[in-house]
Amino acid sequence: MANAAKVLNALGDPTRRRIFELVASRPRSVADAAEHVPVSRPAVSQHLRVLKSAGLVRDRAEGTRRIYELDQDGLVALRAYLDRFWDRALSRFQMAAERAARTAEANPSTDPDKEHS
Amino acid sequence: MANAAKVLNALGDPTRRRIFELVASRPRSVADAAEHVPVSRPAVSQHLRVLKSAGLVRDRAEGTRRIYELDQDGLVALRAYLDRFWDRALSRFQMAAERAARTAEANPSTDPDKEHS
DNA sequence: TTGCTGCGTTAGCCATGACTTACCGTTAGC
DNA sequence: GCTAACGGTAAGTCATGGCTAACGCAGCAA
Repeated sequence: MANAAKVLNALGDPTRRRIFELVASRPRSVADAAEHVPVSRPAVSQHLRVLKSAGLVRDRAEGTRRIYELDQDGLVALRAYLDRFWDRALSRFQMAAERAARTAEANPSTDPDKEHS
Repeated sequence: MANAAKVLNALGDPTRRRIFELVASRPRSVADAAEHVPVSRPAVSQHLRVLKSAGLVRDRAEGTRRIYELDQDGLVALRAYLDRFWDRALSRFQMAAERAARTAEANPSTDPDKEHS
């Protein structure tokens, strides 16, 4: 059961995000992932536990080692959360564009593409 | 300039996520947002600063108060990051679905359609 | 100008959580 | 059976950062 809050919390940590990207690139064991990250093996194990509970990775036993691989559930949950704001963002963008168009019409020297915070 | 790392870090905090959702629902002043969150007004101001630097909100001065509103840049960056894993996730999902189909064929009592987040 | 109001900033406290070391259970190979 | 390898768990330390209190500053009204 992946929810967006867990996913965002899980990917909020840089080390954990790096581990997720490693596992996403191809299935890996804990030791394998630990080799590519500047933290200890238990730390990687703990991060993978968080990623798993967020629905971002799955694990399967393979002999004495556990292989972690990408799980799509977390990504689906995050995308669903994102879509909640998508329409609003687009409509605001459209309104802003219309405002900018009117402004440009009234004052052609102002280039709306040049505006930045 | 919004990058995915900043966005994920910004939305990783529950309070900050709540504030972002408030601002996304409609433009608000700092005090307005603070009324709907169990933290002080300065805390909200700091959170909004982080959200702004992540490209999730914009602010504009309106007399003595600042109005914060949704900014789509952060959402775009996050979606781009998400899409990096999307194809991989889909292909894995497809492989998993095929595995599940074979499993269901061997053991019909397991209904894959019943899985929900 | 003087007073009031709303925001931002700073300093400092404190809790969350990330990390390491040490230990234990499990599995494969001898 | 014994041993080695791998991974998860527990306990403890420490740093990151979220929060509050106090202060400073700008804009509006009288």
